Amino acid sequence: MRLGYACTNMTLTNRPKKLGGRITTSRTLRQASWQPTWDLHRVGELALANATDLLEYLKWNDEHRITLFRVGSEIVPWHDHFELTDLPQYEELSEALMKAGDYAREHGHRLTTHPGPFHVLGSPTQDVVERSIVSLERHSEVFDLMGFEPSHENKINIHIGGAYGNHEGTAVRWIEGYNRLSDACRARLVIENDDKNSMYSVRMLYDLFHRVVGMPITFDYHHHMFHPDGLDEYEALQMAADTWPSDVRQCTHYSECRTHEKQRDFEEMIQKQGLSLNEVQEWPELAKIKHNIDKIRKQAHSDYIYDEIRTYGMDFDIVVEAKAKELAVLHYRHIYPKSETKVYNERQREYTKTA
DNA sequence: ATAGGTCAAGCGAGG
DNA sequence: CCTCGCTTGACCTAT
Repeated sequence: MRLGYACTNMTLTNRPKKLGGRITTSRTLRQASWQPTWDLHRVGELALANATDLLEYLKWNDEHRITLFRVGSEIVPWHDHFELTDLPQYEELSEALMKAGDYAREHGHRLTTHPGPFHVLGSPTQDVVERSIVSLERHSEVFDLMGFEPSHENKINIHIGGAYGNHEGTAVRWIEGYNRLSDACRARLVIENDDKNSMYSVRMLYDLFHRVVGMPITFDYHHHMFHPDGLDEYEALQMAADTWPSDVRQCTHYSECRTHEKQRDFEEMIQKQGLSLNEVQEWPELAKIKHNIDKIRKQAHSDYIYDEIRTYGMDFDIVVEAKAKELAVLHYRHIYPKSETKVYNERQREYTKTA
């Protein structure tokens, strides 16, 4: 298996000033401080700084043997409100993105992206669909500027995101929107199972989308628990595996419940104080902490991951979605030193050879 | 310098 | 009707 993480590197983002300061690909601005003047120069500055730091991220990743990374959507902030070529720094931005892309190719890194839950191609609100299309095209253009050929290798991963009580009808509408995307964007688009019983399971994605237009499916372990739809984990993983083209590694998402993590931490904490769980009610402060933990949604991600990822002997890519980001990957390697297999090491050598 | 509140986009669950 | 949670910290204002 190959492990990656999403969007933010805690180590670099929080780097103290005396060690060189913050490195981040997520600089942005608040609407109120920008929109009244529509200062594209300011936006371009931020985008250029983000793109420049992306290369620093990739170097850090490479030093830590992490070759799978999700690029955050905000690398070009507000990108759906203008054309990339409108930015005064367009040339410099292109160069910085291409440098990052070149580095990724030379070192065998896979870069992906995951536009947010506001990209809803099946929405009944026409304006939502229009804005979704523009934004998806921007994501695709950024990968173009990095020099990537359109492929699911560099996937643009979205959810269907709303079923409106009618899975089939919404799927038809969604596909109409999908068909309006550019060839390049469609060649990158991948769909992921939702984290709600009322939305789309892996099986539904397969039947209503993959069968019809053939895009691959990202299997998300955590989301699958909320809508198994009659498939156990292995069956769903397999069904998703079938949707990936033979020359592109399957990509999956892995996360664990924040609730469980915090409950374990809490129990450990009170045990250290010599208390038992049923005594907690007698201490108002402890009871309040416990109450807040119980309120955490089951969909929320933990800081770290603790279980060994169940790959069933298969070899594929896994984006770890954990709040501690790259630290969660390093921690996972620490507790399961043999989890990343020989298969992956062989692939690493292939990458090195072709580079 | 830092703490705390706030922030673009859609949807559905839960209180 | 409000808050949370999701791809996310970063921005902004007040101290």
